[in-house]
Amino acid sequence: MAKVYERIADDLRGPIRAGEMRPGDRLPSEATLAERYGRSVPTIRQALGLLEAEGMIEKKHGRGNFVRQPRSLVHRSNDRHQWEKDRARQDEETRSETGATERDTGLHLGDLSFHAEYHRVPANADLAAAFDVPEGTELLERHYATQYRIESAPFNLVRSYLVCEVIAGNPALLDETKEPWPGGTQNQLYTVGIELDRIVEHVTARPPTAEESEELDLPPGTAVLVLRKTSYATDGRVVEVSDVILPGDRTEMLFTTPLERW
Amino acid sequence: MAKVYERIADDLRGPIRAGEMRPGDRLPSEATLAERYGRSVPTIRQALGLLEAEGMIEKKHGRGNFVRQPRSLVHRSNDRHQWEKDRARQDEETRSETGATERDTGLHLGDLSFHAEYHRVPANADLAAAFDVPEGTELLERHYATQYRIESAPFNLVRSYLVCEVIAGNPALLDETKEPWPGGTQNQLYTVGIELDRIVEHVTARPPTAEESEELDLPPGTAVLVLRKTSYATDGRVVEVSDVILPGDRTEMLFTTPLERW
DNA sequence: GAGTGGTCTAGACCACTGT
DNA sequence: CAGTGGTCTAGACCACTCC
Repeated sequence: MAKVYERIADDLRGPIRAGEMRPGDRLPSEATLAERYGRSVPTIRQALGLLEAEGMIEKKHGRGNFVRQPRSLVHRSNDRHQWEKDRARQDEETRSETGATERDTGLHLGDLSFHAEYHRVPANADLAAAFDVPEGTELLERHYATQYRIESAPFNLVRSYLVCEVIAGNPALLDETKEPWPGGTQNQLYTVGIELDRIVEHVTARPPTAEESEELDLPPGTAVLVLRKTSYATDGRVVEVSDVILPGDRTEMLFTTPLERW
Repeated sequence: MAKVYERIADDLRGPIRAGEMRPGDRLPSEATLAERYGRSVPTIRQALGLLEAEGMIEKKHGRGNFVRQPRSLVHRSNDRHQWEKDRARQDEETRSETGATERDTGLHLGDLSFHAEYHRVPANADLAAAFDVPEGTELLERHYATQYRIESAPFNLVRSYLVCEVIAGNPALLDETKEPWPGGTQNQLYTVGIELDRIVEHVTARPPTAEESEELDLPPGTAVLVLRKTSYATDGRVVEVSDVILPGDRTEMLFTTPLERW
């Protein structure tokens, strides 16, 4: 025999799945449901908790429980890398027009707000392995958050790492007041004579930590995509490592793999 | 003032984050914690529920609450596509040796168990758009689940679609008893004269539905990666669409983007 | 059988939303 | 102010695990 709260959750899922309840519709109040099912309010709340964890409903304090609205999506495609490389050697005016993020989102620089913080940090074991340098090597950590100006929360959190010694040839790269840098990281690397050969992206998913949930303002029942981007120079060195946290409910990633012809 | 259960959750997170409690360690019993914090058991359970949703602890009925063990990872890399293409025209003996999944996991066919079901279904709006065919066009739906023989749950769920008319030239392709087909889908397509030009993979993350959670035996506090793979033939047609559900806590996807040289 | 977590109840009181 | 969900309590009883 199924547990009571699971049976109730199934019962509530039905009309939503079937489209009889549409996004934005309010469910009956918890007290009403308790009476209808002849159960206590906490039991009803347990059932609703399941639906919330599945991202199916949204609880609004003092207002009611609502069928969840799908959120506006942000796309991220891997052809952004070649596109950014093509622009890396162009003049500043061209580079300023628009960056890779603006290209992905279809918006202009003015619609986005951008916050960056630079720190010099010693490489921990993980990053030392990623760069293949000794632990403790001095790295430049750049922490970005990007958001739509009209929205209250950013749609990504980025920690990007560069080896200080590698970029020492251009002191401007160490200066956070120069952000956002037109042309992005590939142009920054170009100024110190580095050309990228390939980019490897490593993707997993997990529930957000309490901090991520707060910073990205994630509703309960949302997963995050965790992306580590590793950039390889033409001489085989790893020259940049970025860790990106993306909200799973509003991010679509697109990876195209071209195949050689027979 | 922070809510009581959040304060308790923070307090419990500390020693785990700091590594003072190691994976597998048991937390004090709920009754003990209730007494220690001077709170009721349900309040303690609410705090523990947060940690469980974050994937930080695992609750074991009748035994206790334990710091979660990281699970064994399954890798999936996009160079599998070129590798599979290279093998698609080789003889059956070579193709039989190992498939793309075995290559990803580093295991042999004998370690894996595989279940496939074939159905003919009419294209719904979503699939019709993906294939660029009229709604209702007859498709072959193939439903796979792959798992380690020694484990109780599969590590992926796949629904793959082909247009029946396109593969009609080789009736064996419609026969589910022929699975697993040595050489995979790219070889199957080769038998009806189709060569792939590129593969586009579309990735999002979300919490599992109740069904997925059951089929993949996901612990609470696990997200799923949702991957749609679209295969384009050299003539530009979409010839296969696959929807793959992967457990976020044990899947690492790797995408390499080669860049053109300056 | 002792100890653990899981389910469920009944109700008090607080906090937020809208009129 | 009425109605809603959010937090917390105190305790009964069940189900599972291990000795």
